[in-house]
Amino acid sequence: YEAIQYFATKEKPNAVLDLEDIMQLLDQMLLCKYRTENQLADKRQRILQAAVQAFSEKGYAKATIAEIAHKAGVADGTVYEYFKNKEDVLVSIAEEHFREHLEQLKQTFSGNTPPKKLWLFVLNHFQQYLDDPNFAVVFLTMIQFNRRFYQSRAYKSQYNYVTELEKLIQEIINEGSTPSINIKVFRNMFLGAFSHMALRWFVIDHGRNFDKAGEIKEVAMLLSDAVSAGNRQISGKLP
Amino acid sequence: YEAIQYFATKEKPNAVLDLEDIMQLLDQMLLCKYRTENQLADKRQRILQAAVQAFSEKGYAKATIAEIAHKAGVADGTVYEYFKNKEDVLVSIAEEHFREHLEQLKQTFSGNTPPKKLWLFVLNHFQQYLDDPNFAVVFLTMIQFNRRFYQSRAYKSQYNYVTELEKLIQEIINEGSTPSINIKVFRNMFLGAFSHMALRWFVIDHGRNFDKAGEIKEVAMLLSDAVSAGNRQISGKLP
Amino acid sequence: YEAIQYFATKEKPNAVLDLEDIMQLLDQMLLCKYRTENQLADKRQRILQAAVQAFSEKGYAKATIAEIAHKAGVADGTVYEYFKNKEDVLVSIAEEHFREHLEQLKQTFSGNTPPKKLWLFVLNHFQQYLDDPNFAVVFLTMIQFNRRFYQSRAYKSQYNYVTELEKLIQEIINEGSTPSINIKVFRNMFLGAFSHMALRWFVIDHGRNFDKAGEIKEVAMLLSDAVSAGNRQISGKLP
Amino acid sequence: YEAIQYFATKEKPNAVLDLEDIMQLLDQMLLCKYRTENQLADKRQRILQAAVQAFSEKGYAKATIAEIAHKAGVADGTVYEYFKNKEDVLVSIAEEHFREHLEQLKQTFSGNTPPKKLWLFVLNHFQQYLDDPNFAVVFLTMIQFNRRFYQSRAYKSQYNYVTELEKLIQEIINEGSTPSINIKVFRNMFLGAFSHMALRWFVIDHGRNFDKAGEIKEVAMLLSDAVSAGNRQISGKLP
DNA sequence: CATGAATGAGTATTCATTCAT
DNA sequence: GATGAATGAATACTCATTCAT
Repeated sequence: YEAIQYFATKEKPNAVLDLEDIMQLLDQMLLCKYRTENQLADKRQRILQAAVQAFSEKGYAKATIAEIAHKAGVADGTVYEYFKNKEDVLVSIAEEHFREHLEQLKQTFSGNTPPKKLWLFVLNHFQQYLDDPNFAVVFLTMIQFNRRFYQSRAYKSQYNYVTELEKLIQEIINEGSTPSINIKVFRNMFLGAFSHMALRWFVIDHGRNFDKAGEIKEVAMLLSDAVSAGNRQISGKLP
Repeated sequence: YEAIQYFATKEKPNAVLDLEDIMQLLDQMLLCKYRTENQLADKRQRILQAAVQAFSEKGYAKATIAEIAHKAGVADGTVYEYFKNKEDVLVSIAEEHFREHLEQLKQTFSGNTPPKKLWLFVLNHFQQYLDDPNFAVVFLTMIQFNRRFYQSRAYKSQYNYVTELEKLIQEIINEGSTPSINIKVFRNMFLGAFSHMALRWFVIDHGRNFDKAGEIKEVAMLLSDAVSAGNRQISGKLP
Repeated sequence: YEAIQYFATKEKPNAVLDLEDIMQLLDQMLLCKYRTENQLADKRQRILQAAVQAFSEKGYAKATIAEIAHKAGVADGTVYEYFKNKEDVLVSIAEEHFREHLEQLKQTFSGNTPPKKLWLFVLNHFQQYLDDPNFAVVFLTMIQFNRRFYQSRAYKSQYNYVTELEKLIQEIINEGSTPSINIKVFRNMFLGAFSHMALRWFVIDHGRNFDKAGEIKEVAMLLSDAVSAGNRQISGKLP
Repeated sequence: YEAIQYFATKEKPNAVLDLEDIMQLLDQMLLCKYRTENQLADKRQRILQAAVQAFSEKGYAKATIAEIAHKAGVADGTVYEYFKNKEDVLVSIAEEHFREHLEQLKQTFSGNTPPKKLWLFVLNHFQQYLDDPNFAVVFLTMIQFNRRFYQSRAYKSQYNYVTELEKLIQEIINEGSTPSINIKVFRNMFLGAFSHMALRWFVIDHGRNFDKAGEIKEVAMLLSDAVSAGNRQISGKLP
């Protein structure tokens, strides 16, 4: 499992959280990882899964409803029983994903300190894309730049997710000594940097083998350094 | 001019390049800024300009060749005299843009030290999007995520552009004391962070007024801190 | 009540039937007017009523079975328990209507002379459309021009209705002195004229207020004049 | 030619216009009758002709654009070069028809007295439907009851046509002694009666052979009697 | 080079109808 | 009888692309 390889190479970051901590976080993650794998779930789920695959393979415009329906094992018309139209299928992919993802995330949060929670967030963020590269491609290339996504109800679930990140940073700032860091700028850097990495992994150089774990580590370090640099120590922690 | 406002508020970054330096760089930039403004240039140019506008307004799929041709003041068929097909129009936008942009950039480079050149690069990078938000939208949302772009000859010109950035960082590393920084990771952070900011400016919250200059400054600082943190000074400079 | 207004302004036609006669006829009509108002009759009735409304509002093609079923408070599938298909619903509207209408008509006929019966027929003919403009629209624009209507069993009930009119005219001719009038031509003029008036009332200038009673009177006069002109007196009466 | 048969059986109506007059009118009509029969006229014409046929055969809903295009010998897309959409094709049929028809009518009017002009109008009115039963069916069953027709620009040309009839009646009234006749009521009777006759000819009993000429004569007589009855002589003429 | 009329392949969407419950 | 989820056939319309002029 790719994620395993990643965590295996993960060193103690900044000497703040020691290895046991990390392993413990890791355990928490893995516990929740095996989602409702009952593939033959309800038709709605099957359609969404089929759509992720189809969109990822051919792009939004070239993937057809007929193809999605076929992959999902339903009739064309059935797609319209569950979704208003093709675009609704697209944005619903994100809605479902982030709702589910945030739910799981919050379970792993219980009983952890803010810095640990931030680490969990970061790890999970990478994880979600590594787990499902098709979703990564669909979200990064078709959904996040689609203006209608931001007008749809689906946006709410992604908004909640991002807000959770901001809340974490705020918590850390409050209890620490990093008054000057701009939360939104940091958030943009974090999300933007990762998007760009994933862009290369899954789109540009798709197929080539990257040391994804290594890159993730580097970025994490860089970000960590950024927030803690110039005597602006986030209570000695990261990222 | 937005850019002016930005530079006006720009402080001396990291006390390495003093204000005079910056102003001088600025002058260089502005000198080359007025591109071939002979609007009614050749038909090819007019088509590309029309396409940028049309794609930005309606998206790639919904913008039609007929509309682009009309905006450009040519007949539908004429578009096919200059471009192979619609997708070729799209990627040619990037080709033309980065070729031109890099050309100008190199002119401003002459006689400057690597750190200054890096600064010029960064400033120009922001500048190119602020100058032409339509291009920003088209490149960031339609071109960079289009797999065919990376197979087209158009990719070469963007590749050259990005390579220039990497070369600069390398030069600085060579003459400095930052042996450990991963160039590609830094590059991804820089490009990714900016993409994400631009995404919010031009797509998600399009229309709202942002303190773009302020955000740029913050990001530059954060990146600068990142590379110079932990005693890893990039020759003590930026970004 | 529109009909009241109409009859109130109705003068003695051709000085043949005096006012008392008319009022008496009117009374007879009103007696039978309140049809089976047990609105929540059987499902079949509810479906037909819903269909009349839906067809009238949106036209046959755009009205959907789902909508009709919803209006009728039944499930989609239930419609098919009572009707073979959508077209069957349409023509059944006419079947039901004319069967019921003729039934009532015959009740009012009992004990009246042919000329009085003809008057009753004419009055009732107008009345049925004024009472239910939705039916008027559906029959005049969707059913009467539908070739399949004339192949369906539903046609029989309308045929019976029209035949009744022809029988009346024949009776009058037989007992009178109008040997030359062509029954079918007269019938066509009568039905056609009224259809055209109703077309304007309910379709073309729908919503505008017409002096419907006045127009009816004029047409009745014109027709009456027509048949009695040139010394061809239909026993001196109408219409 | 059906029309010939009709005129052959036509007697002197009401002894007002003598046979010579009628024959003369007839000659005028026939002169203009052979319309632009250059079948391969422009594509627009071909499409309209194909549409009339297709709509008449299968009805508006069941006739497909593909079928119309095929009949017209053009590609599907070409239909949309000339018409906005399917409904536009439908209403354009009426627009074109009445524009052309009125044009021809006016040519035959020159130098005739109002009563003669009214006769010409009536004859031509019947003629246009007898000449092109497909148009008759399409107009009577699909266009005249389509609310959108009355909102389309196509309505204007039919409006002009009907207005011409009203103007004629008014002229006759003005110079005659028929102050009490209601023009619009008469118009409705005339148009309605004919529509109903045509309904039977072309829709209900389609295929059966009618004595159309005889029916037309009867109707004309009846209408003529109607307006001239009760001492209300339209200067002794008709109808 | 330029044109723009003509093309026709390609697809999202609708909705009458069915049938397992 | 009653349901309503599932079906899938059917089609108007778009628009990138071509080519005769």
